[in-house]
Amino acid sequence: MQQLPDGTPTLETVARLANVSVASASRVLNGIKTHPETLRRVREAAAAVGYVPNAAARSLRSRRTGQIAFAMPDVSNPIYTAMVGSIALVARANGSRLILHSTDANTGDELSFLADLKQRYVDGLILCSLDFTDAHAEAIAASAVPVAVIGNPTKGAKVDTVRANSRHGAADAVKHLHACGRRRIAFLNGPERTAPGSARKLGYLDALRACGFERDDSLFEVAADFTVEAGEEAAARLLDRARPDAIFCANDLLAVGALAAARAARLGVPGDVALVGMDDTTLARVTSPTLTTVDLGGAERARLATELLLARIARPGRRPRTVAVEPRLVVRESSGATS
Amino acid sequence: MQQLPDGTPTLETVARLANVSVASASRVLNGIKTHPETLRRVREAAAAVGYVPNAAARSLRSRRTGQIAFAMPDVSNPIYTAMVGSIALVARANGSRLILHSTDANTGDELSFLADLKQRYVDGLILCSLDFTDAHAEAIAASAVPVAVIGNPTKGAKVDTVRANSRHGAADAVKHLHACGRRRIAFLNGPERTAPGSARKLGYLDALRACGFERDDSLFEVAADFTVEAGEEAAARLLDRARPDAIFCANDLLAVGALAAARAARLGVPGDVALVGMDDTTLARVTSPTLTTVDLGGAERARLATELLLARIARPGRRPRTVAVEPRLVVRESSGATS
DNA sequence: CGGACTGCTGTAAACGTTCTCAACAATCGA
DNA sequence: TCGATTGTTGAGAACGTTTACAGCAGTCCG
Repeated sequence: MQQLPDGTPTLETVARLANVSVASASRVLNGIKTHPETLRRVREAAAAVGYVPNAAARSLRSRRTGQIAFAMPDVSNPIYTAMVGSIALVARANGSRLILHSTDANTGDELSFLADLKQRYVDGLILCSLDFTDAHAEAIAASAVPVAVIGNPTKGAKVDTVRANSRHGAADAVKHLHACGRRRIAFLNGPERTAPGSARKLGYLDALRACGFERDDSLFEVAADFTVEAGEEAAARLLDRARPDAIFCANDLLAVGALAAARAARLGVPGDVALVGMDDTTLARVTSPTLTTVDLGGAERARLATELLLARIARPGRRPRTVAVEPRLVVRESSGATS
Repeated sequence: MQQLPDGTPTLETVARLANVSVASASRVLNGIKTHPETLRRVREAAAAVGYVPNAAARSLRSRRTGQIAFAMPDVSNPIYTAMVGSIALVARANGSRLILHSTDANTGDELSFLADLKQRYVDGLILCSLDFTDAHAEAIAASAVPVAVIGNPTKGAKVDTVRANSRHGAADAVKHLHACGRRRIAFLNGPERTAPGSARKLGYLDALRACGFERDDSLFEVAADFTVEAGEEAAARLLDRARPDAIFCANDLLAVGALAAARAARLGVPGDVALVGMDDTTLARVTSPTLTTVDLGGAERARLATELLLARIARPGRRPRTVAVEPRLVVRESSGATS
């Protein structure tokens, strides 16, 4: 009836002031054609009281929230913050808000987050998972809102997907090291049961074959995690054990860790040991030596995923699409390229 | 009435199945005491249909969204992602979702974001602004929801605030360089009209005085932005012009830029020129040499701000509080400390 | 001049919750 | 046996929108 105790103006406040019905007020504010006179009156009234529509009421009625969510494994990995930036850009152009969720790469958390979508506080989700299981596929199929995946869904999952070709990327990195004259090329991987872990391992093996190397398991090391600390530890073991002349690291954080380990072992980079990372994060430009790395197109993938998601939200019937982004080797100092 | 075409179960679906009223169903699901038998029936019905309450309806009615927002200048600066991580943690423990907004340090954007809060899609906002104006103070006073500020509000603004003492921090950094034997200590600042810019400059001047130095304007350089690129450019100018034996940089990104500039100028760090940054971001641990820096307690400040915000949301009448976090010098390699 | 349009408008019914209130049954004390 | 008390329930009114529908002027055509 009257002004709310709260003081926040509602559509009714505006309508009352403009001497029209709430319906008319609503129409004006949604740009539906009305008599110029009503239009003017409503506009003025709205401006006078500083009316802003209530998001909850609007979404309750229209079944749209204007929000999308991004669920990622780890806020502190710069590759994901790059993705966040990219998503935020597209979302904003679309007039959507962005909700962030960090899953700590925990499958259980990812699944319960998917279940939570039933609350419909969001119009769609971009899910970046390191380890996509059948349970994910089911949860997504049963999900209340559209989901776009960045990563590698299980075969046959009907989801909009953006994938990187990290197997190729890994192979390129190793071939590059070979071309730089390295002959004992080690591989510092992250957890192998993750999708990136297994794909990158395959790429490494592909390249070994292509270069005519024997497989040597002593050149193989696995870090507990895709982090700098784990990378440093694992690299230390590796350097101590196998004396490689190059290390291909499964991501930039591991590479930064390896750099520290090499320094601790008084090995020159790239002199004694060359290093290649993966992801082309902002870190790669600030280390010394700067880091040769493989750009898997993180920002680009995030952008594409967002666009796929928005397209599906607009047209839910749409056939799921999969797009791939090709890797690109970025040569900097750490690989000791002669050029 | 019947199952929605949508298929999503509502409270009515549950009530119908359990043979009770929606009111009873609601009570059960909100943990209000009911007859054990109804409780059981409702629980079972809810589980059977996989009921999840609708967020929009719930917030419309209860005037709570369970969401808080964080507005920050720049997603790609690791100090802010550290804050995001910290906020996400507290928010999650509180059962709140986190909305992210990047303002590009643009005052207009910050203000329009504040105005948007009238939509009430969020229970509160944590605002991190580099340049807090009177307009901000007004907008916050008129805001629809509580706001907590990380930074330096204008005097007299009645807002929950968490501030860093970056003036002290800056002075500590410079004194440290002096203690390391440096005598031509330059200052690489970011834009001076920002709060951090001006505070850090004051701190630098404080320290000069304390160490008994003359003020020398040639040791003074301002980068266009708090970024690596701007830092590198400005540092190059500085090194070329003034030959300092140390540079105190107003944040870690600038310091990383300075490191690159020094390298380009074939100056050893810390041998020829010592470097100190500010913020103690993750970057500081990965550069080579590792970066001496001043920890302004970013994560801690973010945590405190979130707690202040949540407390105010719970009790809006509460008197605004200001808490400060003291800086802490973190000595690493780049300052050439002899110890 | 009557009927069929056209152009706007207001009434009222959703959307899915929460919560006040009154109704009702059962228990108790006198 | 009756009134008061307690415990539990359902009807229904919010919350602030959007939108289907009907109504009511005018205009146009035959």
